[in-house]
This record gives sequence, structure tokens and C-alpha cells, in this order.
Amino acid sequence: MAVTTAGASNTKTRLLDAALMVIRSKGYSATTVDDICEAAGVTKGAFFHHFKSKEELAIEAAKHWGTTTSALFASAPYRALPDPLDRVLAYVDLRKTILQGELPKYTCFAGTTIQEVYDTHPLIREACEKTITDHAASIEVDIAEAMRKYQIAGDWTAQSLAFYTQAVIQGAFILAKAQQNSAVAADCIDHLRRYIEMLFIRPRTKEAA
Amino acid sequence: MAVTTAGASNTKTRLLDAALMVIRSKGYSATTVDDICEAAGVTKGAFFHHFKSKEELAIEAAKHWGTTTSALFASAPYRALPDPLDRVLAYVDLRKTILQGELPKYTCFAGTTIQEVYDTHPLIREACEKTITDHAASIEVDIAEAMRKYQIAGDWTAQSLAFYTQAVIQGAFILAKAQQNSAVAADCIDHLRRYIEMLFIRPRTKEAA
DNA sequence: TGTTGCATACCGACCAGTCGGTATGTCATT
DNA sequence: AATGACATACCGACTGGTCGGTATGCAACA
Repeated sequence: MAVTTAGASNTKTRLLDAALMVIRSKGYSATTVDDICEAAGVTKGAFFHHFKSKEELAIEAAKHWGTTTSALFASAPYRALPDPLDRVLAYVDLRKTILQGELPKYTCFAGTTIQEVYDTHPLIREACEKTITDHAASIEVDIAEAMRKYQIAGDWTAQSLAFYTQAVIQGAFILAKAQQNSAVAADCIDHLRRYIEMLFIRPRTKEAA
Repeated sequence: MAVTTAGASNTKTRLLDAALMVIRSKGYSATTVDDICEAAGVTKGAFFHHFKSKEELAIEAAKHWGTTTSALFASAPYRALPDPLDRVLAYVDLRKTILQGELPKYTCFAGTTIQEVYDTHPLIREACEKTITDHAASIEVDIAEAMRKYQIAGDWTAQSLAFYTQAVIQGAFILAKAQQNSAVAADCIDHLRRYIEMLFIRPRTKEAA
């Protein structure tokens, strides 16, 4: 409990951050423990001091990913918008702007990893699933509120639409990787935005605000 | 075309088919050459007789995947539908019904593999990209024809919508793997279908054109 | 104050097993 | 006898994980 040793958990965080980057670039299986150690600038001894196995690292990395991203979206300016539908659309817009950076940086650790390990590493799968489900749930809240406020076209649930947004985003990442270009991904987000706008019937009255 | 040597290329096809299955289950990196040999029921010697490396196998497997799937969709009954929009929607419906089987069986080899190797194996990435692009192009044809026949809502291209359908499907696979259940994926396809229906404005009267 | 005892953090050489790939052999068919 | 289609045995680099050891901090006690 002595908080004096400040550098203690710092090494662990460095390893976690390094894992996020390296694994998103090369995939889980192709990433070696030495790769992560090198990227983090620590030794193998330090690695196994903090994690008892490569698998455990992946599980903790998934959790780390979840907390990092949820903090990012929770603190985004658009969260302050009063209208729930505006918030949903602003979220989509934000996802689109994030596409600007380098591929391995905007890509999803959970989605990437799940594809590889869903059938071979149940615990990693579980950890990744949780981050996706939690994230979807946070969007679902806004969607549900928007459904209460506006009339909708068609028959669907807030949860299914929340997951749908994630599917589109994940799929867009795959296309971007395939074409090594985020332009396709941006087009996909545009389609998603148009769909959401069509689903909610906004009153055309004055002050459409 | 010499049919005499029946077992000749048969072994190669067995290896290719086995690779498709095993890699979709465990991912490219985690799959060993021995895994594929065992699944195909052949020895390692046979493997390296037909492929000069694991990477070359992956490239050929991607091509094999492309020809297999394109043949599947090209011969589907819905292809005979006279209306292009009906064909697009029927394609979506077919994708949904395919979701019935086991996860590794309906999952996309190209999409799965690209996630892992896009940055480390350029040739494999390229081969996978081609199958996705070709498949999207085949859908684009129907979409373009439908755009000529019907009025559309919004401003978008046939190509972007074709890629969008692929993004949704790929993303749906990720969610299905995460939740180990194809129900989410089916919901995503439903959303996709609704979107496409909303994009095209069908004349309310019969015998349009 | 100095010392003993013990815990955490970290180092890096090392091991046992794995994996992609090679070398060589065998047996039909031509 | 030459070639194609495999099988068997084997190599060496690599990988996840271990292990003995070091450095440092801290609390208790003489």
C-alpha cells in the first residue's frame, strides 16, 4: 500500500499500452512477448513479474482497452448536447474523425483480437466481448432516449441499433485494412449516419434545433 | 484436364479446403502447417510439394476462397429475379440464412485473415482484398442497375453501398464471434435490409419502370 | 542509529518444446 | 529411366516460460 514507489505500476502500464499497439499491428498470435517487451522498453523478467502468462496479459490489455476508450468517449464534448439524437449522431461523427490517424491507432483492439482467439482462448474472448458490449450499452442509452423523444420508422430495438453501429465500425476497419486506406471506412460511417437519420422522424416544425 | 491423375490435384484442394476451415477457426498465425496437414489427412511432405511456403498457401487459399464463394452466389436462385433491387435484397436475405450454420463455417476467410496480416504479409493482404473487392463489385452491378431504375434517397454511389454491405456483414461476424451466437449478426442484417429499402423509392403502383 | 528481516520490482541467461522448412527416399505412371 | 506425387526423418531458429540472483524500500527492534 506504500504509494511511495511511483514507478511500480508504471512499468505495467507501459507493457499494457505497448501490447495494445503491437497486437493491433501484428495480431495476438504473431506478437511475441519479446516484441511487447521491446516496445515497452522493459525486460522479459519484468513482463513475467507483472503477468503470469501471455494470455493473462491479453486479458488485462482488453480491460485496459475498455477503460481507456470508455473514458475517451465519456469525456468527449458532444456528451453535453441536450438532444439524445444529436448525441448519437455526434458519436458517429466522432468515430469518423478518429479515422484520420494511422491504421493501427484507430483500429479496435477487441474486435481484432476476437477474430483470432474466439475459439481458442475463451478468457480473452470474454474480456474482449465485455468491452464491446459495455461500449454498445453506453450508446444504447442515448438511442433509447431518442426513441422516447421521437417517432421511429420500422420495428427495432435500441440494443440492436447500438450493436449495429459497432458492426458497421468494425466492418469498416476491416475494409480499411484491406485497402490500406480509411476512405472506405469514412464512406461506411456516412451510410450509417444516413440510416440513423432516416430511422428517427424529426418534427419539421420551427426551431428544428 | 487429364482426368487420369485423379488424386493429383485432389490433395491440393484438400489442403486448400482444410486451410480455409482451420485458419477461420484459429487464425492464420496460430495455425501450423501440421494443423492443416492433419485436417487434410496428408503429410508435411505433400504440403511442401504443393506450396513452397505457408504464406503461399494462404495466398492460394484466398484465391480458392474467392472462386468458391463467387461460384456460390453466382449460382444462387435469386440471381434469376428480374428486378435488380429484388436481387440486392435477396442477396441480403441469403446472407442472413447462411448465418444458420456453425460459426467457422459462415465466417469470412478474407476478412478474418486481413485483420491479422494486413501490415505484415502484403501479398496475403492483397489476395484477400481482391476477393472482397471482387465480391463487392458483383453486388455493385445490381445496385447500379437498381439506381437507374428507381429514384434514390440521399447522395451516395453504388460502389460505396456495395462496400457498406460488406462492412456490415464483416462486422456482424465479429459480433457473432464475440457473443458466440449468430443472433446479433442476424439483427445487423435486418438493419442493413431496412436501410437499403429506405434508400430506394419504389413506386407504389404495380408495373413501374 | 544501525541492523536484521522481508517484501516488491526487476534482470537476463537459460530451457524445453514448437514450427517452418529441407533433404532424401519410395513408388506409380509414362 | 524419368518425372510427378507423395512420405519420413530431421534441422535450426524461435518462443513462452523459468529460475537464480540483485537492487531498493520499509518496518521493527536493539
